[in-house]
Amino acid sequence: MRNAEFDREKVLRSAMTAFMEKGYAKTSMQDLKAATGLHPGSIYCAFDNKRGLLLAALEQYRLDRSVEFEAFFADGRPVLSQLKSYLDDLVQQCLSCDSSQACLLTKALNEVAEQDAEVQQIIADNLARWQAALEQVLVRAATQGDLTSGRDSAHLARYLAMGIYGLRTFAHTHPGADTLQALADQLYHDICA
Amino acid sequence: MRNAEFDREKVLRSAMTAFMEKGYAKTSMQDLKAATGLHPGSIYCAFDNKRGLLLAALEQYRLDRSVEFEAFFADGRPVLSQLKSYLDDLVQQCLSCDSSQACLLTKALNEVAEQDAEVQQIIADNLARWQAALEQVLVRAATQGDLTSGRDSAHLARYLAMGIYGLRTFAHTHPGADTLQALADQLYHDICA
DNA sequence: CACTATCTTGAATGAGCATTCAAAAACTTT
DNA sequence: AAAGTTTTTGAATGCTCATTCAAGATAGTG
Repeated sequence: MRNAEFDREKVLRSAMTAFMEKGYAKTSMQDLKAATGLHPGSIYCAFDNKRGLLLAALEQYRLDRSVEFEAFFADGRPVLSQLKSYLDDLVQQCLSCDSSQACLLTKALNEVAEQDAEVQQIIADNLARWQAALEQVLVRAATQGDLTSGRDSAHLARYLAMGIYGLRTFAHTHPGADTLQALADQLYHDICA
Repeated sequence: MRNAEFDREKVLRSAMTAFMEKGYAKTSMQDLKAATGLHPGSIYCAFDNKRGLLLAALEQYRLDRSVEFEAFFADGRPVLSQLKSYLDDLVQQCLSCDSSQACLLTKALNEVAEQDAEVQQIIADNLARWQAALEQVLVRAATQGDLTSGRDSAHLARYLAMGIYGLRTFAHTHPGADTLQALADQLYHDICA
């Protein structure tokens, strides 16, 4: 009897970072060993293989982002202020130029999903959950009277998600802070007006 | 004295397709040999190495897309009708579920740009050219009186580009045709209104 | 028709990869 | 503290990869 020594969450967050920085295909087991501190054998024991580690990392990413999301929308402020803060924070993330600040879901969606139906399904499900959470936020805004009512919240949530995808991609071309902020502001405006 | 036998454009389009289907890292020289019909030695002779082939493919992609773009906006119709057609065609491309219909620029931007500053610069330049072309279209619409004047065309062009990036990413989660069309329609509306 | 310069061919090369495994280490229970 | 069980370790394995190169093929030239 002996328990595993490593901290699963820490290992998965390190793996997440490694995958985001180099992409899945280019991240070698050596890279993962360096990032996580786990020797190959341990990784295989705990996660089956490299793909298993990706799946586990995707799940951890979903959990982490879910917690982060709740933190943004759980305080008592008006919903639209919360949404504004959420978008402003996104802009700051994009500006950090830190490749580990990218979105693992969209990154993996671009790189591996087309080749791996199961990964694609998992990512699509995770993004759908996120969109559903955005929709709840917009529904709450509508009931609070902050949103022009009568508009389809599900559609608006999808449009918001689309805008955020686009903003992240746009940020990869290294625009100025004001440019990026202006795009986020207009997105906010188009959702609310 | 002997001329090269292969058709450079055909070879580059085949390489483009291969890179878009499997991603750059996962496309092996064997894949490229199968896709282009060129033996490894010929590829190295003509393009130096795999990365050189990617650079050449990116340039060919830019040319092809530029021609396509001009075709959409060169007929005599009102500019906004042309823009609508452009977006509708984009939706159809996204719906085809054909991974070779993706955008090589954004795909490569996601996968290799973070690792390769030169590739990143080339892609950023190409995307900037495209945005400039979109801006010209919007300027033309404004002078024709079809657009609410007084808005910053450069900003609108960036917003349009952002929306298109987002639409392409969104499409990877395989939404229904109506969902995607509704998003494109709203993007069009938010640009024009 | 032969010469020559260039292209094409595809097997060889060495590096790097994901994965395995048997030995060593370490924690828990007795 | 000793036994037993599981984890950790890191070298070994076999494979695939990008790249090279020398031999053979081919087209233009005189």
